[in-house]
Amino acid sequence: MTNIRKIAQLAGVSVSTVSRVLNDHPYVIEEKRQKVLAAVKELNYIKNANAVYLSKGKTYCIGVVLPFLNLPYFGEILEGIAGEALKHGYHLKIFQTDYEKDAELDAFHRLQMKEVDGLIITSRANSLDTLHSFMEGLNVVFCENLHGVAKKVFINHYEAVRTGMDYLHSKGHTDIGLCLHRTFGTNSEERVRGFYDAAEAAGNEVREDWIFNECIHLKDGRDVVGQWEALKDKPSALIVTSDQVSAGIVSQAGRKGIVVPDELAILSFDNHPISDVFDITSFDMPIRQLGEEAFRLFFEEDHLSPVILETSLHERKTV
Amino acid sequence: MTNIRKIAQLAGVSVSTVSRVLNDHPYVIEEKRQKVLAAVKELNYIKNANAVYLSKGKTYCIGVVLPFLNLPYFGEILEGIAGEALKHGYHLKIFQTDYEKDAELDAFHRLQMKEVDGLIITSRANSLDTLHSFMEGLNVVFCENLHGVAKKVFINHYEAVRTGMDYLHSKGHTDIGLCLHRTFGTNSEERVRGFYDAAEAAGNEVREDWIFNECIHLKDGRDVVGQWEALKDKPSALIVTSDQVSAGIVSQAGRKGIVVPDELAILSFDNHPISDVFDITSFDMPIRQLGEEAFRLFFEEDHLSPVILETSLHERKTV
DNA sequence: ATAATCTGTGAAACGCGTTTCAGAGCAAGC
DNA sequence: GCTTGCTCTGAAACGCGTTTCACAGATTAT
Repeated sequence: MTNIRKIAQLAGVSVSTVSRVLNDHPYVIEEKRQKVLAAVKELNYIKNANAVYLSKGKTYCIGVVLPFLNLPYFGEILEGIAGEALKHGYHLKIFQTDYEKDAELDAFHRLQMKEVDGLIITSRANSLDTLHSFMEGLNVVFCENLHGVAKKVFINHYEAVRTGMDYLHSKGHTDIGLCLHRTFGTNSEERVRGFYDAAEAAGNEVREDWIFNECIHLKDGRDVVGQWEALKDKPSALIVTSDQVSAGIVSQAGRKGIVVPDELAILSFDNHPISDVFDITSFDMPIRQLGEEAFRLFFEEDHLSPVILETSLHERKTV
Repeated sequence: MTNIRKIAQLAGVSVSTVSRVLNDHPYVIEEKRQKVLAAVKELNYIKNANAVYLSKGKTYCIGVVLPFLNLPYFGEILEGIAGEALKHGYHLKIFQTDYEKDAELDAFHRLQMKEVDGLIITSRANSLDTLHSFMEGLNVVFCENLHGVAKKVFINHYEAVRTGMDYLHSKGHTDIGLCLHRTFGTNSEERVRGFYDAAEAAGNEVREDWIFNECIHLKDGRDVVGQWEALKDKPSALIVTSDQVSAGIVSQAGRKGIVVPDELAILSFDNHPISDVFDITSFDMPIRQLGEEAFRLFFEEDHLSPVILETSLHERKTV
C-alpha cells in the first residue's frame, strides 16, 4: 500500500510537508506542493481514514441509537440528523437496538472506544442509572425530557396531550381513551401524565382499560378497534400517539360501520402524510426538526440547555 | 489516556501478551492473564477502536448508499441489512445521497479510504461507467440487475410487471397506465421494459401520457388522480410501483367519487401494510430479504452469482 | 542596526493495537 | 538419547496520518 512516507520519498520532501499539502496548511512553497501533488497522483495515493481518525482522535461520525428502522418516526428523525450532519461533514452510524438493552449498551461502548464522536439516543430501553456510568464526559444527546443535566431535545408531549384532551372536552367528550406505543420511556410517560392531569382537571375519570398499549403499526390500529368493540363501557374518543395506528383504526372502523367521529373520535399524533389521506385530525410533530436539533446539540459542545419543540393541531375530520 | 503499553507495564508483561489476553488468544498462562485483567480493570482501560481498525485493516462496518431515509422501502431494506449485519458483528454507516452524484461518489471514496469494508448500493444516480473506476477490487453490492459482473441482488421487477399486466389483461383491461418512482435506474427500466413487452405481446398500444413519473409519496397518488381525470383518453387500470402512491390514489378516488376498480383499477407493488388497510391488490416485494441478501453478498467474499427475488401477487379489491 | 515576526521545513514523537518472528522451556515419540 | 512438536513470551515491525518543536532564513518594525 502506498502511504504518506512513500509520497514524501518520491516527492523528495518530509512527511510533514506532505501532510501539510494534503490538508491545505499554509507555509508550503508552491514548488514542493506541486511535487507532492504529482507524487500523489503517480502513486495513486488515497488516505487511510482510520489512520486519520486514530491520529486526530475523532471520527466525524455520530452514532444514532434507535429501536427500529422501518417506522416513519425514526426514518424522519434520521433524515433530520443526516441532513444537519452532512452540512458539518459528519456521517451516521446506525445502532439498531430492537429495544434490547445489550444492543443499546454496545452503542455506548462504541462511543467509549472512540468509534463515534457522539451518540444520539432517539429512544432507549436501559435506565438512566445504567447508562450514567457509560457516559462520563462523553457527548450524548437524548431525545426525551429526562431528569438531570444532559443534552436533550424533545417534543412537548405533555402539553400536546393536555391540549388534545381539552380540545376533546370542548367537543363534548368525557370518556377518552389513549393508544400508546409503549408505557415505559419518558416520552410515553409524559403523554400519560398529560392524559391523567387533563382528565383530573376536567373532573373526568380515567379507566385503565381505556389505555391501549403497544400500538405501533397500522395493523395495531385494527386490533384496537376490535378491543374497543369488546368493551362494555366504551370511550367516545381516543388519543392515538401515531398516525399509522390512527389510520388503521379509521380504516377498520369504516369496514365495521363504526362512524367516525360520531361513534368514535380519533385525535392523532404526527401529522404524517397518511393523516391527510385519511382526514385524521392530528398534532403536527416536528420530527425532522427533532433530528436536526439533536445533531446541533451534539455539535455545539457546550449547548446544554434543553430544546423543547411544540406541536400544533391540524384539524381534519376525525374529531 | 491509558493504552495497551501502560497495561503491559502495570501487569509486568509485554504488549503482545496483553493483546493476546484481550483477544482470547491461546498460549497465555493463567497467572499472567489474571494480572493483565487486573491491570485493565485498575486503569479502566478501553480499547481504541480506530487503532484496531487501522491495525487490522478493516472496520466491521458496511456503508449503505440510499437516496432517502423517510421512505418505507429504504427503511425496510435497512432493517434487512442491519439484522443480518448484526449477526456477523457488523455495523451500518449511512450515506444518504438525495440522488446527488457527488454525495454518492463520496461514499465510494470512503470505501477507498477504508472507512467501511464494503458498500451496498440500494439505488444510485451515477452511471456505472463513472462508478467503475472507483470500485477496483472493492466490495460493492448492487440492488439492481445491472449488466456486467458485480455482486447483485434484485427483485424481478420485469417479471412482476409482466405478470401484473397479464393479470389485468385477464380482467379485461387493455388500456393500462404506469406510475413510476423515476424513469432512470435499472429497476425502473426493468419495469418499463416489462410494461412495454407485455403490452406488445397482448397487442395493446402503450400511450406515453399514461406513464406517470416521480410517484413517490402518498400525496403524489392524489396528484395522479388529478392528472388521470384530466386525460381525454383514460386508462382503465394503473400499475403503480409503490403502495404509498396507490393508497394516495385510492383515497383520492374515493373522495372524488371515482369507483375503484370499476372506473379505475389499481395494481400495486410492495404489499406494505398500508395496502392491506386500503384493500389494494399488490405484489408482495421481499424488501427486507433484499437487504438481508445484500449483506450476505457482501459478507461472502466470492459470492458472485446474482440473487434474484421473486414477487407474489396478493389479490385484494382494487383490480 | 537590531529586535521581533513570519515563512518554510524536517525530525521525531504521538495516537494505539496486532502480528510476525525468534527463541526458550518442556513433554511426547522413536 | 535424540528429535519433533507444543506451550508461552517478548521485541520489534507494521498499519499510517498529524502535530509539535526546533531552527534556518527572510521580512518588517522600531
